[in-house]
Amino acid sequence: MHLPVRPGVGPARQRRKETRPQELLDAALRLFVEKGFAATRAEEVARAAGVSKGTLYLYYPSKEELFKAVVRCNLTSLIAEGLEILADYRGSSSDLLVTLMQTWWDRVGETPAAGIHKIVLSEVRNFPELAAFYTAEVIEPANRLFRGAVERGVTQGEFRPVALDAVAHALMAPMIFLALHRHSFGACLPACGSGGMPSQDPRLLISTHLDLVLRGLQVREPGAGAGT
Amino acid sequence: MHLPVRPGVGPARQRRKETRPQELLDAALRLFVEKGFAATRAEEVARAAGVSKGTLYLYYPSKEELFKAVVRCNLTSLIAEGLEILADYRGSSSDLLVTLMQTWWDRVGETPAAGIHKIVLSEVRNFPELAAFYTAEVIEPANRLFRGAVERGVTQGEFRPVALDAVAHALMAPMIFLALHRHSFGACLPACGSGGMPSQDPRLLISTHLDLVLRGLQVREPGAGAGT
Amino acid sequence: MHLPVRPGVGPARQRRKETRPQELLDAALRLFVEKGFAATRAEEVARAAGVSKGTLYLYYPSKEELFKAVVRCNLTSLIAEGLEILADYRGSSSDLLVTLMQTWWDRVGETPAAGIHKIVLSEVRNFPELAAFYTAEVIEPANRLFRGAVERGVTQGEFRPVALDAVAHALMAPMIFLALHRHSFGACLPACGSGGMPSQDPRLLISTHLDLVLRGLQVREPGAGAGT
Amino acid sequence: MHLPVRPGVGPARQRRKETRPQELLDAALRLFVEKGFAATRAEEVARAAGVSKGTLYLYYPSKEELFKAVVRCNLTSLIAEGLEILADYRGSSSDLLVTLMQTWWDRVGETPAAGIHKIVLSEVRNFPELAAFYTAEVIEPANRLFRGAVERGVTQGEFRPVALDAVAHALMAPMIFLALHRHSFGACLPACGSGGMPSQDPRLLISTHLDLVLRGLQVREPGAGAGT
DNA sequence: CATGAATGAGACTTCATTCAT
DNA sequence: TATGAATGAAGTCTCATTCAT
Repeated sequence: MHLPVRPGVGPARQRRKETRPQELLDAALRLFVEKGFAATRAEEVARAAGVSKGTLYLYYPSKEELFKAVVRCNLTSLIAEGLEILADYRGSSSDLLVTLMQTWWDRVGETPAAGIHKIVLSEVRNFPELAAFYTAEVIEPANRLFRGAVERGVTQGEFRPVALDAVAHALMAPMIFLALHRHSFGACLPACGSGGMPSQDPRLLISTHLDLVLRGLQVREPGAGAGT
Repeated sequence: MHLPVRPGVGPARQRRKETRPQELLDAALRLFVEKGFAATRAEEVARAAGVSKGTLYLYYPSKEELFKAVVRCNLTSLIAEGLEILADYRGSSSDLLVTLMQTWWDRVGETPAAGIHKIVLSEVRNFPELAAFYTAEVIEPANRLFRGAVERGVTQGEFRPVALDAVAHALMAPMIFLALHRHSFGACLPACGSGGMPSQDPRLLISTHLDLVLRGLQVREPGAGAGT
Repeated sequence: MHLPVRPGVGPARQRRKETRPQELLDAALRLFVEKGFAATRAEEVARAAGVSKGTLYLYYPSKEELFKAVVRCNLTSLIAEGLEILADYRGSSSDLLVTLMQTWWDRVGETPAAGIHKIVLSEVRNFPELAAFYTAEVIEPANRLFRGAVERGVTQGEFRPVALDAVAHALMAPMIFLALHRHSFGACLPACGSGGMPSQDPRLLISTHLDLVLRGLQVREPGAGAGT
Repeated sequence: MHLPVRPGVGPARQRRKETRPQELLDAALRLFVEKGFAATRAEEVARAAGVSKGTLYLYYPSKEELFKAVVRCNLTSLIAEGLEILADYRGSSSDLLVTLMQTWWDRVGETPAAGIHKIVLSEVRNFPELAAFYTAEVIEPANRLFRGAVERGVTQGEFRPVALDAVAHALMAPMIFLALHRHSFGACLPACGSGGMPSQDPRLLISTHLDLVLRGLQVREPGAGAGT
């Protein structure tokens, strides 16, 4: 629908069909986390990946598809990994939970991928199809994973019987919440690493959280109760 | 943000004039929470408040300023909630925490106020001046509140000695996280009220979470140990 | 989806909500005929009507809708007029055909509206819904009109019995064809007014055409035949 | 446009090289007729001809040049048609006209060649250099041909004295118009083969048209008059 | 004060054209 | 020669903001 007059010539032109998609995805993740989906311009992503606007559209047909690709690429593999850990684990369920949490933090919490949850949280209402996709691909599997680990502990008599979903939520929430804040407030007030608490060490936060919850899950000796 | 009501000025239309700013802020809050800052059009806000586009700009010089006013305005009520909750409590510290959590959920989590946390989280990086502001006025006080309650329990010998900040974080995170999700996924997938876990009751989630954490905080009888 | 930095101020701003649509339609008709639908930029139309790009979209939601409005505005009224002439006519059917043809030429052929057929002819295949729309709104009614006039002559014994559709086509085609060429070749080679024939008078063309066809339609006296 | 076939050069792939230009032109003609010049993408043409985008530009330096080559190339065949038809005819002038019309319809109207008339009509104003060219090479010769046939009839006393140009126009217009419509509406509304009139047989249209015009051209016996 | 027509910067997306391989 | 990845000018459309009424 347009009749260009004289297209540009352009300087260095490299061909890297193999690596381009990942480079674009990395740039997109970083910018989407930093500025949000809507406030990130397609051209910014392209420039950040070292290509021109047109090249971006060569690989992803729209900004929205690019976003979905970012989600898919960064989170799908992690789910499988976690489920493998769960299936193969031989130690105590307490140790399993520690391992799972630690792994999540190392592989997601400390990487830009942790910012994805912030973007999704911010944008789902404008992309209803994304809600179903992300729930099915990320939230539900993650939930199954943690629920499964807690259930294992209950079955083996290591943990009290508890509401599995609620415990899984209580386990994951502080960690995801921490990641959320590191990518919002944390990025503005450098001295403030956690959810508003200045200069906190995420490791301390996580280990304290785990210590707390694992104690709360322990089976008590008969006669030693602590009511709410 | 406070416009004293001059009594006896005129009829309905006149009275409207004095409530305009608040009506605009209410409409803006609702829409910003629902669609995000960028996806909300200035005209939509005006229409939702029952005025024309031009009128909006009579009260707020730009969409950005409107956004900041929304945050600032709802911030004061958020702070007020905190101060009210911080009543002089006399019971056990466990009961204090239960009360604080329950009150926060009823007064903030269930109300549109929780929505402003979502927008701030989504947009701070685009409005850095809000970060310090919001951290100092909302996040820190809330944190102090919960930290104080935990500290009270520790001091009185009711709780184990723990890392106060970390425990405060672990206490609040699942609840705020739940509130956050009710404004994102919760609005897309009706059957899914909690953080991705289908059909969960927030009350069950909160009580389970509290039960877990309070057990974890209890001082153990000698001889009953469960190491991490 | 965009965050403008500093919108322009703009010079003279006139408000003419009443006359704008027609001004835009006139400009659009002229440019579409001149350059074709695809090659005409929305902004060109706006500028030609003396308004900015945005104003065009205030009145017509898309370039395609603008085009359809052009068709509707310029041709719908003409159909009704023709049918009125047909219904009220009291003279001979030969005279009726002369009147209809003359009227069409004066009201369409000599005006920019004659160019519409050229645009539609060029663009229908890219706008399938336009085909149905234009056929139903313009082609079919026009056909009914001429077919009706011929049928009248046959019924009244003035014309021979003939294939009505085919005769209607033979009647209209040379005139529309002439209009087509005046807006294509005719606009490039000024000395060439008709379908490639230099310096022809459209009136002569039309009167010759009519003379020819009307003679061909006459009932012959018995015994005076002219075989093909 | 003529690439002599060097015999014994090589196998299939080699032979292809020599037919490339024609294959590209054929693909371009089809697509330009179908979608118009602007709406046809260079890559589409290349793919339709079985080559890559880059190869197209090896043969034609721009889309505009490709377009002009399409017109020029198909023009020569169009001219050839005319010359062939202009055979030395010996029968009556009525029969000559019937033969000319029938032949044109079979050799041009029914073939893709008619499509180039549609594109030229649609695009001349954007490519003015084609106007003189096409008029001189196609329109004028065709006009001369028909004018000559009519003149022959008049000279031989078979036809009334008439305005030759106008009659030639009236003769050709309905047929070309019909061909034009088959490439626009005809391709959208399958049931509608003619100029908007549903389900018409082109042969009936043409024979009715000829019958009408030939009767109109006949010399009348004295005493049998029918004024306009 | 209020309105809403008007503006134009700028967002997303397309595609003619180039050129390293 | 042939390819197709890469480019960037330009097109359509949106919407924050202005200002005459």
